[in-house]
Amino acid sequence: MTSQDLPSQANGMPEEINGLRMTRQRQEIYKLLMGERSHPTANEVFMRIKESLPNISLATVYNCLEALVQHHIIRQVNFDREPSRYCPNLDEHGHFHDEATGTIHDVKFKPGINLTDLLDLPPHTVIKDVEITLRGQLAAS
Amino acid sequence: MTSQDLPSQANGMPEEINGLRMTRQRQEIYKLLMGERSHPTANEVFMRIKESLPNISLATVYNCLEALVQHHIIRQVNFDREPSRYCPNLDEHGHFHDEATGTIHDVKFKPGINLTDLLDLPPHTVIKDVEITLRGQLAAS
DNA sequence: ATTTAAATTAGAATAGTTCTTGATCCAATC
DNA sequence: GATTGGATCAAGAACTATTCTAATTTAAAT
Repeated sequence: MTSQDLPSQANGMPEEINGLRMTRQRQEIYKLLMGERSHPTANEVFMRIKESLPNISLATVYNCLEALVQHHIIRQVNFDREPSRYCPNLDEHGHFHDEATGTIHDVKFKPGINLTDLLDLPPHTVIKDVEITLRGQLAAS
Repeated sequence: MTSQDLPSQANGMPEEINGLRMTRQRQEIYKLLMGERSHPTANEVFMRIKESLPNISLATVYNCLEALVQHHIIRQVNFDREPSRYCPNLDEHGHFHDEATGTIHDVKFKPGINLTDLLDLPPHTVIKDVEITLRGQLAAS
């Protein structure tokens, strides 16, 4: 028996997540995002994923990321007009972009805070998605 | 005396706002934004501004919008990867995108709410800008 | 094994925005 | 009033992130 003959999911990864078939490419991209939580762009994912999948194409990276986003397995994060970034943290949270270093930090709400309670929304509003982004600097202490 | 001879600022518009010289193009774009608060895109501004400035170019619309944003006269609003929109409301507020109609509504905080107090920010963080966007629908009452 | 649908690839196409270059305008000086 | 210099503007080319297209490959189901 060669590695070719192994059942495709002998690695412990489930066949599907949220109804999305976890192909090799989707698995590897998801694993990469879970591993290093640096909020990479599609292109950064593309460059890093080549180590495990040398023949992958950028289009596939985009396809996989979109599929993962649409099945609520990861989140897409946008800062102004910069390239989209991808985040495996599904808890409700915002993103702080440190302009000094370019790094992005997840920002949680303090316990018990529900954003939509604090907003003066029009009546009968059904909110499907919220995005909170902050820009600034981590000052020297 | 023809209209050509009028001092350029005979219309009551100040010469400068926040250190930005208010040229004819910048004035007209700013007035347009103040007039109809529909959060237009650069291209929408371009199409509408032609009524008052038939020879303006799209590049100038972009230049003017960028200048106004950088001098904190208007705000740039981004929804995911859609074209940027522009908003003359400088008060701290978020934006609700009604997916049913495509319209965008300003959303204020309830009185006394300060967002950054509610977030678990890293220490020594200086926030320069916050963006809150909500996607959803205005349900039929 | 064959069939069928889904996924992948490579490259072309697209869209919003930015850049480049030359012309124009405006304010300050001569 | 003419001149100069820097800012602004116009037109179109260029750029970049992303999406689309068409052909190939893969995997699942028969």
